Amino acid sequence: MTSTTIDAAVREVRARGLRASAARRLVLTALLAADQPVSAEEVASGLRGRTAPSDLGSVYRNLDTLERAGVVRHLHAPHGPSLYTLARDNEAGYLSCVRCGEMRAADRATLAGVRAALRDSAGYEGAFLSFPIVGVCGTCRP
Amino acid sequence: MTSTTIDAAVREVRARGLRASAARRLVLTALLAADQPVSAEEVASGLRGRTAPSDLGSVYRNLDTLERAGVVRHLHAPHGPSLYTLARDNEAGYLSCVRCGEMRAADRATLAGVRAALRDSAGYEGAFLSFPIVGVCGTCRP
DNA sequence: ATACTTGCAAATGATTTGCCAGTGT
DNA sequence: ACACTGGCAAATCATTTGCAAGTAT
Repeated sequence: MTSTTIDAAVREVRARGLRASAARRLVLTALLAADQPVSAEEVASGLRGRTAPSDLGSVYRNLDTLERAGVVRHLHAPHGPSLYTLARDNEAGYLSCVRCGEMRAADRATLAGVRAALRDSAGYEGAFLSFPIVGVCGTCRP
Repeated sequence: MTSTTIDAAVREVRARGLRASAARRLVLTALLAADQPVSAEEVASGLRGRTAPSDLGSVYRNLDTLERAGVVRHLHAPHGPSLYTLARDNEAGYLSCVRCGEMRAADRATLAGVRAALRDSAGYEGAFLSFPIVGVCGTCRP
């Protein structure tokens, strides 16, 4: 995973038995260009001119296909549409602030304590890559 | 908060300057009858015959009004529609299992460790009453 | 050649909103 | 009385799906 160029991503995709169609490359290009998780709508719109626009329905279909292939991940934002990113293996989960709307990735070390406490107190294994921990971030909290 | 009879709930509502209309009582009755958080659709349908059915649009409006008044709370389920409950002060958050779909309330003691770890590791104050912690529960995890 | 994909449009599910008639206090 | 509400239908937002035409391998 964690391709950093379109060529690498295309190789990834083909290695998974999928075709590297124009529309598919477009989605990958947009996800590579984005520095944060983005919505299907944003991908289809072309990230405000930074990438080429394309059909929204196809974008949804490709995001889904790429996710099944393990190349893409999607996360449920507290408000608004789902957000998509390339699957990167140094991320373990996301944190989202209800106040400012920020969505940021957290690595394994940062989340370890939370995971442990959750397991100990409730027997749950957090699914933070798909469902961010929602709360109020340090800067929003006075 | 935490009314346990329609009469008490009606008093609550009036104390907040709202009218105790028939449709409003209906919503409260349904929430009192439900032993778990329920969707607006379920409330409008009458909890499969246990309460009287009513207009879905009005249910949404009333749930919203009652939430602003502090009588009701709604939480974002990982999949499907939002779920509503009466605001009870012994609850501190919810846990939801992605596998079996169970949504259960957790009290302050259960969540204390998670809250602390989250604050320490990321500076976040969890908003678990509105956004449940999502993961895989003990029974679903082999 | 042929199975995989696309683009477009219509369908779906959840929720909101406009509007005018009805009702609680 | 009069502002607050209700019911109903149409609108909106996010996402899915059907289908005929196009294309990667």
